[in-house]
Amino acid sequence: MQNYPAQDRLLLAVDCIIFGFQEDQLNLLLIRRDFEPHRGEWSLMGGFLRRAENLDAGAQRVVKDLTGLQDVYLEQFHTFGKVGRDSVERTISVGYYALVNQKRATAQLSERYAARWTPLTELPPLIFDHQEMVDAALAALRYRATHEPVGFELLPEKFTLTQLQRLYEAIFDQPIDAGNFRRRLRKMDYLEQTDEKDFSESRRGAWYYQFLPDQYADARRNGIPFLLKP
Amino acid sequence: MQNYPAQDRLLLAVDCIIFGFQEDQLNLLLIRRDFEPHRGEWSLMGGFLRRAENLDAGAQRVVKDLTGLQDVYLEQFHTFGKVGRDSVERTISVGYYALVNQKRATAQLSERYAARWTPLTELPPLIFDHQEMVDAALAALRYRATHEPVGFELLPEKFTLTQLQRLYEAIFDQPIDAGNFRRRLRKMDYLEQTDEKDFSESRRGAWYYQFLPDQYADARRNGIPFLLKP
DNA sequence: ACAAAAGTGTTTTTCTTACACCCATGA
DNA sequence: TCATGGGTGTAAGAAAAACACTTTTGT
Repeated sequence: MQNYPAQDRLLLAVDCIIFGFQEDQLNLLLIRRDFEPHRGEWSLMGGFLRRAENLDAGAQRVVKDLTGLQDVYLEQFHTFGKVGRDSVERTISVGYYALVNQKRATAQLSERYAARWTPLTELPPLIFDHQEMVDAALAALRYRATHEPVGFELLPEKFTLTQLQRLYEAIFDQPIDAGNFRRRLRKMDYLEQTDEKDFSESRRGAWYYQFLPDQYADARRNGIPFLLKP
Repeated sequence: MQNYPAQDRLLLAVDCIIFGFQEDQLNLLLIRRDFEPHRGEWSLMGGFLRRAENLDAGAQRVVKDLTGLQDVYLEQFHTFGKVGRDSVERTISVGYYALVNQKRATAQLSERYAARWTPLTELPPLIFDHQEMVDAALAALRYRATHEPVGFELLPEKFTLTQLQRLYEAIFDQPIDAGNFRRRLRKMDYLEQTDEKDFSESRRGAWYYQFLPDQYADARRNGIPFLLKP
């Protein structure tokens, strides 16, 4: 360990991979850069960390600036620091992924950034190492989604089990057996069936469910683990 | 996204949680600070990132300065950036954990830092948020150790299956059934029995095994996953 | 009545777990 | 011969996977 150096201070950015879900697809919120270099190209939303700001707070600020949403689900997943990754100046980026309700985010979307939701499967070329960041974020999300019930962050308050299944199929990019999926969910008593049905997808209608965070906290304490393993 | 700010440059440190294994115990390599503040207190080994240095390279340098070892197993696990975490100046720390051969590391240990191996179960109070970093590193190691064969990094080239079992018991802090453990290992054809035995622990002797990285790379490509789930 | 989504049940197979048991050998 | 660590085998049960089947209802 050495003493505190006089120079060697660096730029520290917080970049956010913002996930949404709509029409059975996982989407990313990208922005078009309106400044040089790479003006007009696609990029992740980010910002520089302020002197008196915690990392998590910086990430929340970045998401809020773009979507207007506060206190969204955020997870730090990796820090990127290769020497040449930013062509302008040495920058270290702390990567966060956010899970947001796409509908609500779209409603309040800031017009300053020319942002657009893009299906994960049809991403345009991204600047710097942002594609690498997206890949790492997706891997982290997949891990997290098998161990913690985070998927609900991407859905409305009330959702059908089929919607939930489609979401997990999108996250893992593979089909899931409906019977087995539902049997697993049936055991989770922090998933509560409401008394409403969704008739938009079928004549018969599908029950709306909701996630009960408090119940989940209990289940977690009692060692009953969430596990959805496709 | 904003333009590159003139100020707001920050100190960026790389801190390493260095794990070793000896006498059936997981140990951490700690150093005694020889400068203010907190002179004489225990801390993790760290250093400031240099302008022209990749993050991973910085972590390797930190480990090498202390242990003399090059190219050790290193994994970035989390970045710590709370505003008040360093009492001297705002510092962001990228946390890495290292898995080293404790014997070899001890042999070349630098005398500049007054370093000491300490059992994970008997850690002294650490400066700043270093205890929090240790906790997070251990959690990350546990995850990694169930999904990837990283444990071998903590053992000599050749090891017995009982040694390996003791290591995993130490990592997860719980007993493991020998029969079941060995049956799992038997399936991994990247674990090769040598023609030597260890007679130090028993009269009968235990076969030495070695890990074959190339074979593992193959197995990995073919989708045969490592999985040791205590 | 039939199409189509919603939802349930059942069978097969695979993996865990717990534990009993044999082996080799120096003292 | 017996204590000890090394190592194998197996039966019971739990969980995952595959898939057939029923329900509901607008058209």
